[in-house]
Amino acid sequence: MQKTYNPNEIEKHWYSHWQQKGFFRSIPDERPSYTIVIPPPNVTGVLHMGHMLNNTIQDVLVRRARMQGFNALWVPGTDHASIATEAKVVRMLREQGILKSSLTREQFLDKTWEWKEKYGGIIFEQLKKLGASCDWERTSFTMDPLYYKAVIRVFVDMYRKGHVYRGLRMVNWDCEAQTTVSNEEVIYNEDGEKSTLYHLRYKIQGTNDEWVTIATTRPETILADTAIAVHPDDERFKHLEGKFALVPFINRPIPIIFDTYVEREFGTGCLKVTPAHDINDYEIGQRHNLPVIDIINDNGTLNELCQMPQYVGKDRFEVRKLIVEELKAATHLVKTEELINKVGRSERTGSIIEPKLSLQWFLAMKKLCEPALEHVMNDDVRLIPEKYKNTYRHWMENVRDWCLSRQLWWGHQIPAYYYGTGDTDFVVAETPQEALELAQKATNNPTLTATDLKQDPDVLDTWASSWLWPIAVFDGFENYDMATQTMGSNNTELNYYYPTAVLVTAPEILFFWVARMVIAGYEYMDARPFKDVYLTGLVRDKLGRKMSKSLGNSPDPFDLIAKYGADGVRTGMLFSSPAGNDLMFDESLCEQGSKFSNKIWNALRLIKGWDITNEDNPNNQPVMAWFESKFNQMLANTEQLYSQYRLSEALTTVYSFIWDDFCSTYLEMIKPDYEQPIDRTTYEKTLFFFEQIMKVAHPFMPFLTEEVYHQLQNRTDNDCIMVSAYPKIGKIDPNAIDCGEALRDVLSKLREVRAKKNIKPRDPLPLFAKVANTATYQPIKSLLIKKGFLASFEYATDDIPNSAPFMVGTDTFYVALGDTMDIDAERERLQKDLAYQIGFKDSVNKKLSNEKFVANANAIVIEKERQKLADAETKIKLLEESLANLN
RNA sequence: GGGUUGUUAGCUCAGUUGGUUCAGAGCACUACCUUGACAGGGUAGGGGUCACUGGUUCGAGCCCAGUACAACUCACCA
Repeated sequence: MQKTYNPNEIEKHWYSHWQQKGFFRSIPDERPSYTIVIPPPNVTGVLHMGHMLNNTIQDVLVRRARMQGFNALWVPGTDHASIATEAKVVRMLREQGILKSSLTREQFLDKTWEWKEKYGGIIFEQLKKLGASCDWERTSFTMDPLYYKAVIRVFVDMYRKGHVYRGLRMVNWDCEAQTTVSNEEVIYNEDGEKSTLYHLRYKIQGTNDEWVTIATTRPETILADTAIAVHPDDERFKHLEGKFALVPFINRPIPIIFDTYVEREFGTGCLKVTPAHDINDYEIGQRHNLPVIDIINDNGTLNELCQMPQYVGKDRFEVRKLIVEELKAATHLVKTEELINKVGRSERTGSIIEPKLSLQWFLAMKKLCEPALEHVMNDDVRLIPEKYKNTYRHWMENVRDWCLSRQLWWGHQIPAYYYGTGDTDFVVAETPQEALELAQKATNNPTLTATDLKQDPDVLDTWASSWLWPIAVFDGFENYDMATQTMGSNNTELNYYYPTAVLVTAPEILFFWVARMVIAGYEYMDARPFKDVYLTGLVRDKLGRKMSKSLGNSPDPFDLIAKYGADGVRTGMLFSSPAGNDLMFDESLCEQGSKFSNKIWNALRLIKGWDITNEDNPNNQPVMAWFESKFNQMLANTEQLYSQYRLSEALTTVYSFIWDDFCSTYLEMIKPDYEQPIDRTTYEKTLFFFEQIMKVAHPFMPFLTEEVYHQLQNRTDNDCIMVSAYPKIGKIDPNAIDCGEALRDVLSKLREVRAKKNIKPRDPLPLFAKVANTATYQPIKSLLIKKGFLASFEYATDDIPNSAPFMVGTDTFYVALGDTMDIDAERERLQKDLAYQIGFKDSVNKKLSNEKFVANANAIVIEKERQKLADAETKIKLLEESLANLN
């Protein structure tokens, strides 16, 4: 065997072995199911550190469940990410000299599918490297034919139920890309941008020289003004009530209105209201029934509604310059001031976002949210960590309607078919055929043909497909009947796997995705989509910065795997991953993980090097009994931690159990002398123990543990650790534990004495024990002699002069030193200890003599304090005796 | 600006419903140790006013209030 563990070959071998044996495959059977659906990474992506963490956690959970006897299924898949993918393909085409606008929709989609086939699978290969035990035969994609149908069906269903409507909304318009962009795609420069605030005066209608002065950064939009707003409590403008102002140049009278939105301190305290071109103004307009005048075209130029022909067709920023000059000349410009404000820019093109009113498809959220809020609040769906319940509630209670339209081609084309130009001249249907029938009925025109219908060119928001994920990956909508609103009962897969066990995802998509899946779950299945939602933290770098491509501070996960092995990286990620908190990733954690692999590997080497004898060695009995109880204790601890999703702590528990208890203590104790054989009983028990701890470690380190499992014994191909039974918690014998701990403690104290007294580790020493119960020490006596390198071990009833004493619990031990004893140093040590014990006793005494403490504290606490007092008194007595003996 | 959550050793974090002298773990650090599974190892150590200020309590790292700083999130001043 190699002296160090080399993961790369071993990992490749076992992954393909597992796959070949079909161990990842799940089909419904009589066992209980344990299902996880992967949060679909977007198809454009390569795995980043966030995915690594997320998928490691899922794999740990699913592997453990599989070993525990669940029919475990982890469904992999990707979403089509309409915005990101389309942007990527557009860029690729541009580099080839092809403009999107020169292609038909079909041609563009062909190119995109081509791209998807080529690059969309990369992420799966990466997941395999990580060890992910996904059922690859179930790989799902949000644009698969059945999935596509499901998304369309749900849209139609929601429309027929009255939840989907078409409405005017202010959207973020990218004039360059000629598309709306979502709020998330609007970026603001952190420090703001330099702007000019123009103070402009408008004449009050019907007066000669009375003016009102507003302040604006967008003077070109005055031509779309429909009101001027002031704060209702602002005394300065009380007199303007009921009056009208005249828009410069075009002299449109606009009312002075009163609205608390206006900040009195800002600018002049007067706000021009332009409902068509500002989201807040739009809302004010709604409140005051103002007309909407839209003077800006989709490409950012002004249209004839501005009523100034010289500006029509010119870009809004050019018009800004021109109109400022004209305003100045016409004495409307009172003054200008510099202003730093936040300007929204498109993430994609960098151009300034134009707020724009547009007809969009919306999903009314209020009603749909009710069950989704309730079932999270009452923990039917449990959020972990719980703190997200607050955030969740806040969002659900203030939810806005969901804009479903995206002005893109890549995605699910909205199944609305227009037969006329009127706002209501459309039908919504699952297929063009059905749409035609409906349109014929609606128009009362049976001669209407398919070519008379024009399908809405927009696609649905990507979340409008991924919110169906836990249902749609099982083809859940195939049998959905819209008329009766029932899912159909003959989908065995859906019935078996839904609801899923847990969703593991990042908190930033709690609303975009998680909340919406909960909504869809209750709407269609009348059941939660998952029992638990484990929200992982963000992966940050050492400096606490979020890892991102643009910062370049994210290591390549596959360089890491090549360097430390997948097991090393998995444990490295989890070492520093407190439940739900951010993770400060440091490569050295992976190094720690790979060292751990190596430690286990070398324990294996040790055991494999032993010869076996049939001669019995009863000395090892207490060590094995101790280990067995400790193992069960550890197992109970990890179970507890798993149930709270404290995976980092579960791993740490396993880590220190293997390193400290198994390697440093157990193996050291039972290890035969150099080139000596080991007795068969101990050997076989040790193999069993090793196997057990490998099983517990398997979810964290699947590859190494599989290799060790096969190295420990000859096994058939099908006998793999990943499908073996997870250990069950057995008996914990406190006496066995005490005995083993006593052994460990005495040996440790002996080493300490040797270190302090400068005695070589293997110089034989005589040890005397003055103990309460010799039965504790009798079984471990020979091991103490052997491992403690003792010349002798004897019980004593009195202090031993010229010795170095130490205590284990309330038992005293004396290392006889003879002449080498340093009496002064010893006295000093004892006195120090005595002072500590007296201090301790005093503090306990103080507590116990405090009437209020005795009156208020509960009985168990008081009893504990009494015990402490008694222990301290015993120790003090012993220390005093020892001191007396020194003199 | 609103809401939420943090602040414990040089670093990353525990501290389970206030009760051991409670101030912990891992990493890093210091000293010593190498024919023996592993120097990617072993043994023994040093290291913290629990952000700050008050309060509640017999008792506070833990509960309450305020302050400072940080992060997340929602809305963003024309």
